Amino acid sequence: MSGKRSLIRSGTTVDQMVRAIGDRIVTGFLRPGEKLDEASLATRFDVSRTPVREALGRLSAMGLVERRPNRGATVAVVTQEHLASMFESMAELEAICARFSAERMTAGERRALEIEHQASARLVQLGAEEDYEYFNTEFHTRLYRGAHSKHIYELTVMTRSRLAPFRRAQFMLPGRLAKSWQEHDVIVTAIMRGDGAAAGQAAKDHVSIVSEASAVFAAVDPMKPATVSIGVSSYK
Amino acid sequence: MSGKRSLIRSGTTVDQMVRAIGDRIVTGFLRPGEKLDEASLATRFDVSRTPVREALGRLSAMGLVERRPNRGATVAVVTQEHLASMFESMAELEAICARFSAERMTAGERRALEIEHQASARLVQLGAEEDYEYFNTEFHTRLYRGAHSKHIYELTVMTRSRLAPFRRAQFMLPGRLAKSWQEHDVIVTAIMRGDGAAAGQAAKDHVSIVSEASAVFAAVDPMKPATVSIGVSSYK
DNA sequence: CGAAAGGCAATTGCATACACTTTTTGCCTT
DNA sequence: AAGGCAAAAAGTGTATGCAATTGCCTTTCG
Repeated sequence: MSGKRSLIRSGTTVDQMVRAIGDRIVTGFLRPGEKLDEASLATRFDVSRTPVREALGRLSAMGLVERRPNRGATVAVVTQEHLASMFESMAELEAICARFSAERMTAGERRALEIEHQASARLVQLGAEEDYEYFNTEFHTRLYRGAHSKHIYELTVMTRSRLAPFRRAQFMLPGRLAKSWQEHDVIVTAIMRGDGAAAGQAAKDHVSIVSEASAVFAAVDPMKPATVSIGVSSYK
Repeated sequence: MSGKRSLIRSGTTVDQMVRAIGDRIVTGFLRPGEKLDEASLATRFDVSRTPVREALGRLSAMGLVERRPNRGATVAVVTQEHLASMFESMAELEAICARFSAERMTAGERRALEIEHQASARLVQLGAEEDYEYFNTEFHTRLYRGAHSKHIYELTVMTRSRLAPFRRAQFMLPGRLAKSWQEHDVIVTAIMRGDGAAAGQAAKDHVSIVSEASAVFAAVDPMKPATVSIGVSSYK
């Protein structure tokens, strides 16, 4: 089995597998609770079982798959409680990042944040959800970086990636785009005037609002994936 | 190579390797920056390279080792900045846990916390540092659990484990034991009266104090491990 | 007819073999 | 003598084969 490696991007084989499998989980192509057979994945992607195993290990560390000794791997099933816990953590982490950003961002970082934020206003008017999504991610990443704390950055990004599978349902509530921008605006304003407490509170509220909104779409029994997966909008 | 597996505890082989290598890193037997040769480790522990590789992967995910593609693994080198960042994160996380504990702990949890805390007072009088260390860990773990948020618990425990290698230097400052107990007392008191803000602030201060004290023992060039490893006292 | 025990198929875990990348070393050229 | 290039050695990445554990199915006994 030494044929061409299909369709995937560069990097070591394991990296490709992590991306490939991870994408399929994040995009819901692989459903929570679904069994991940090593041999099947190996033939599916035209590699041997070894990189598949290593990829599953990494995905397990990321929290995307669950692994039990001698019992194989399954797509991680997230209970409603755990999901709420992750959103809650996300809110706290974002609050910390925003607070630190307000206190520590350099002049350049503040300027860049403001410029990007203002630029995204146009996208709201246009209703360009796709593009706004990109700016939204950028915006939050700027907050994480602005905290100037590598470890908090790692924790935050990790938590965000764990929440990624539940950000699929992009059928956003009407008017959410504009509301999101306004919430961002509160955060930016607080950061610009160096008000850490206000920035933190605003960021926490920003995430919490989405979290609550998402709670409406309740958890579905993940062992019956035929019906529908958990629907949670991203925190825009 | 099918001889007996030496000295290590139960669990799958990879688990044993993770513990074995991880312990050697945490205890300083393997120094930061030291190269971890797969073949050497394999023969050293009388297993094949496969479980060694998987163990290194897990340790990498834990942040204990660093891995670069095609260039092997080394014991993670933690810069002074990153160390400070981790302590800072730890303070924030502990603050969150304490705040949530104050708001969410059940009556039973509060009682258990108080009882344990009062019991440890005796250890302070005796100057039993070893035993106090154990209670100290227990105490903090209670706070993490009391937050009733699985994800925050995970983040906190993870961060604590990452800081573990730097908690070795147990030459605690004189009087630190009593001071630590008093700081714990402030936290407990706040929690008992359900004052989340006060509990969070007290917990943050508690960690910060140790963090600042530890900053005195500055980082030593980790590439010259002959001298001395980074000395940081644990947050008692 | 139901339940428990034993065997069989399937799948994971570990070992070994092979391929490719990186690094070192030694020779040749300048 | 110094620098660079090339070849070999060392080490990581991947593939494959074998052993062991698990879960299911069958069979047998109560």
